[in-house]
Amino acid sequence: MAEHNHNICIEKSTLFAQDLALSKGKKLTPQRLQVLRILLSDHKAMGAYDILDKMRDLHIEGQGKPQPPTVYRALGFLLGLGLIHKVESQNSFYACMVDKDQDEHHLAQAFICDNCGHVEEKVAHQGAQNLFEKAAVFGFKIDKVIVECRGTCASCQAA
Amino acid sequence: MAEHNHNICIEKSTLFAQDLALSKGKKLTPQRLQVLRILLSDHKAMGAYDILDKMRDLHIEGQGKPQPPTVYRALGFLLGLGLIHKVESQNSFYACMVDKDQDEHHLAQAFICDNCGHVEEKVAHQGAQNLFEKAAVFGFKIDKVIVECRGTCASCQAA
DNA sequence: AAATGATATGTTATAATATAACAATTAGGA
DNA sequence: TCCTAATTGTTATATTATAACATATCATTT
Repeated sequence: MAEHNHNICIEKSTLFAQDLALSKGKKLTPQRLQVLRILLSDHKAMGAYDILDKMRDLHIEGQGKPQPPTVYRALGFLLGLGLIHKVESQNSFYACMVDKDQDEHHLAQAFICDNCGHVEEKVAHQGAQNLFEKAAVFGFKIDKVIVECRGTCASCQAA
Repeated sequence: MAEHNHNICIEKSTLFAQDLALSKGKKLTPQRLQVLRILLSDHKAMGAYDILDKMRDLHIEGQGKPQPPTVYRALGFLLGLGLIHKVESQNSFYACMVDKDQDEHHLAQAFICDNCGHVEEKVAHQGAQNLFEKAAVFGFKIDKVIVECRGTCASCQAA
């Protein structure tokens, strides 16, 4: 990820999220945006309660601290728009990082580093094709595909 | 699944499990076997607490009923031997159903019916190859791959 | 502006999934 | 037999997620 300007990445994703929400008649409210930006702040997968802790750190005095339903609602909203994904094998979440202008309904493949939590997201092309063909053989109708690779990223191997 | 004799399937899997455990110097104790057979009784994914309920139904009077660690220990043991797999996207477990004489360290692809819970397990061939090649491009070392297809099985579509 | 309805948020409680910690027991080898 | 390692029993608790209901916000119509 040498040529990755993360500030640009965050701003671009935020703008995209605003547009996408608007185009579906939904609102990217401050709380939802806050959760998105927490996830965007780093390309790492985070648990719901870690996100909740960050929201509590950032919260404004004089009002009650956010509770679990708050974060799960925001996560649900963002998942619904495809702005974030869940790592099913570790109950964590990360901001989607494929170029959504290109692949709106992509089949995500997540490569999760078990050492540092970094997630690299790629898009399935013929890998997905194989699965759909295989399913068709026994009449299975696929609604959703989950592909997760757990392992060690290049920089953690080097370290 | 027309030509599937399930009694033979269960006996064959049980014998295989005994041999596999022995060959690794482990013991397939009665409790572990019980959990395996509960999962083998049907090609469906079951939650840990559903399995626990079945163990409790079957338990012998005069001794305390099994507790969560009991079932999680047995599941851990069976997962370690590859005799069962976990459906990460729904926290459930199913008995491995590939021919293990052929593919001991297979990469499983699970097709889970969201209507009836039936799991069809297939083995990845070139699909997996693609993932490993893709990972190699950015220096990612894969330890474990999770592929889960959620959808509707043929018989639930017909019904 | 007031009334309405839909969406979003706050709050409390609890459900569902999983493991830590330690005690007791059992199974085999020295 | 004695010793050790593996297994099981038991209690408590951690972690992940949602139900249920009250309240608030916002846009639209009257």
